[in-house]
Amino acid sequence: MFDIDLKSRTPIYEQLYKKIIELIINGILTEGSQIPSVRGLAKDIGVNPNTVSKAYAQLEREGIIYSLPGKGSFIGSVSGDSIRSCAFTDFDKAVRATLDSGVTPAELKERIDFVCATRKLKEDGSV
Amino acid sequence: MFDIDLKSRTPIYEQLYKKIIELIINGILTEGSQIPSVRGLAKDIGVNPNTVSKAYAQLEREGIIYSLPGKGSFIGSVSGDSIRSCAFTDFDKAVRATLDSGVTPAELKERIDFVCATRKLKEDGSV
DNA sequence: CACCTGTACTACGACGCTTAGTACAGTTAA
DNA sequence: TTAACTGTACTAAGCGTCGTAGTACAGGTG
Repeated sequence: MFDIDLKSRTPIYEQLYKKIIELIINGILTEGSQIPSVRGLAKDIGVNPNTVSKAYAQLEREGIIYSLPGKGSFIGSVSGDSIRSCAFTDFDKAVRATLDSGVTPAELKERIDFVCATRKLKEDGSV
Repeated sequence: MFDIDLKSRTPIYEQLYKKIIELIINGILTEGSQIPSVRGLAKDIGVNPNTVSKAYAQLEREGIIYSLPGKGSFIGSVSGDSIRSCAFTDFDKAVRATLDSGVTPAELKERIDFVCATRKLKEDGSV
């Protein structure tokens, strides 16, 4: 469920942060769902509890989860644009940067289809 | 011409790398154009020559520029998809990541319009 | 010859990510 | 109550990347 790439250049805590959001968007984690404990998840994926804690802290700061000392961490409000805007954060940045490079919005949309077409070749149907 | 943010979290050499590509796409730098010297540009933007050299080295590795020791560095072949694919590198990554989060391609295209609309409010008409 | 060009290399400091270890406070169930 | 869980906070250390500083070498130019 939490497939993290320990050797990636993107920080582990950031991967965890995005993974939780992904699981929420896909409806796997719903409002009120309890997520793994800091220590449990850390042991699971083989990282330090501090790293998991850092991801949870960021998620809580943005209202995506809430943590109760002694009880655990849970999914907060799923409605609204908070989740959505978090999912789009990196996308928005990339769009702005590419527009700065002189690429037109129409080209970006074409490119999305191109990326989709490229992806489908690699997928088996899982997820 | 080379407005670099020295305090950004994105490495300076990476900003320079993207800036050169941007200037090529916008037609400001054309095939055969000589670009600033390593030492000259470094002094210009107030960074170490090594940092500029690192950007140039990466650009040369990808065939975007060619460097002649003793003469200078020049824009290489502008045709083909090499420049284009470099400009789309980050965009493609972001698209894939966002698709992984469960967002649909249609939503991404909508989002592009949204980002464009948001940007226009901040622009004066230059570029 | 002097001065420019790119390239290569070492050494150092700054910063961020991660780990390790410890500690404290609240909850839960035996 | 006790034991085991929960989240949180803190310090210290290792490590890699980025950037700087300095030096050196080789080629081109006037």
